Amino acid sequence: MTSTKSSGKTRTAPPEVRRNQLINATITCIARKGISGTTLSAIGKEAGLSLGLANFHFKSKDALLSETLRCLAAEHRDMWQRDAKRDDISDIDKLHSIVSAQFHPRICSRKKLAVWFAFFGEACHRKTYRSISSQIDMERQELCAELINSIADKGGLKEIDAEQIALTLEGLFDGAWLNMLMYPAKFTREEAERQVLDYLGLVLGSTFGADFDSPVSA
Amino acid sequence: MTSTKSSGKTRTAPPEVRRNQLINATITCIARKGISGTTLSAIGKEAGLSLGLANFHFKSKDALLSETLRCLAAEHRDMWQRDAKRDDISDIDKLHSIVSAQFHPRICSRKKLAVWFAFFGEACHRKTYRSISSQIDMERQELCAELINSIADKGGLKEIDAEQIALTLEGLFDGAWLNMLMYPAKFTREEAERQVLDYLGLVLGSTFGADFDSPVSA
DNA sequence: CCTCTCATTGAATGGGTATTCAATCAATAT
DNA sequence: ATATTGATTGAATACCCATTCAATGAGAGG
Repeated sequence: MTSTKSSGKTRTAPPEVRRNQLINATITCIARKGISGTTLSAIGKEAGLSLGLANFHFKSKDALLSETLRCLAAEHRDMWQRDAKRDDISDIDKLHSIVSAQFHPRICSRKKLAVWFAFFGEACHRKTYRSISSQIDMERQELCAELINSIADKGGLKEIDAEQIALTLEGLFDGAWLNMLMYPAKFTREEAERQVLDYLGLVLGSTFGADFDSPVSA
Repeated sequence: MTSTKSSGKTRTAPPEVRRNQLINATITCIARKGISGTTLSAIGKEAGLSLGLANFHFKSKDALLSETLRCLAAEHRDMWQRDAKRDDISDIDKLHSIVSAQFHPRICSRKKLAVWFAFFGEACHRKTYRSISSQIDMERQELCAELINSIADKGGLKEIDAEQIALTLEGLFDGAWLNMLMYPAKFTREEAERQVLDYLGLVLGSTFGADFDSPVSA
């Protein structure tokens, strides 16, 4: 997962291994050179494999790119889905889980952020990319709305539009990501996470308190 | 400015006219096909000019792209700068002006959003793009912080970290943009603007009230 | 061992595009 | 009119890259 070069012993390996190698190499290349600057031979070199393998294991460069995005999306989704499905933790904790997944080091490393935005940049004229990312976005947004609704109910808050808050949350997530990518010195993961938690504390009131260390605009 | 084709009478035109034509055509092409899919010959055709002109008026394709981004940035910046410099309007109105510039139809049409994010996608490995967009981002963010500070002061709010709020605001801006681009059905300009104003109303309290029609999470 | 299957390689192919530039054209100055 | 200057054109050039594929290699099953 971490290393992308095969220091392996065997010359041949099961397709799944090669596919992962190639996808990881693709992530590295896109982060380094952008999508337009990512060539199959660069991917091959990065993966320590030959030029033609990408077209063998994937049908085309396009398919490899889509698969790469799908992988990133799945990795992210899995992270909050695990908690969302449990019934032994509170809704507040589930919401916390979504937020912290968004800013988990594995998810929003500089490298992966670069790749996400490379895809976003192409998403508007590529239905495939758009549908991959919209799938997990919608899912998360709906879950957030439900959680917020239920948290507000328990807290006795009536005047709340959970849907609207969930939409704002989506905006905060993406905006924080972009800022972290563009201005890493000004925007760190920790600050971004606290920013979002502060916002939730603000709209959900004391119900959604400063559980850990999120001083409201200190 | 609107039309990109020259239905003009003269065959030759002053460089500035041609440069604008080419830049507009570039915006159209990028919005349609992304940066990687934008070729000089497509730009020429869109502008109604010949293939070689782009390289004559700009030094290279790269320079044309940078100039295009610079234009977009300047157009956006001018919109709030005008109000920011006046001393006959309140700080609250200046903040309003920044927000409404962000969501002005001329600034965040689908077409231009597509172009912005095309550039963001490349920004991480292109110092030129990054520095163009960071320049106006920083400027706006600092102005916002000042305004928020001063608004809070006048409103007697002490517990406020204007810097932090300005950063969150940046996040909301960018996040709203991305969502408007990706999910235009779910995120409209008006809703995004209200979202941001609601947030400001929330952190700045009644000081920054529902001036127009921004019901706090109705 | 011997096949047979499948993974792997990288040279060759074909299509595409930024860039160059010599030729052409229009306006302005002389 | 003519010359001069600068804009405009598009064919030619040179490069880059996705994709193909014939040849090769390694392992599995007999």
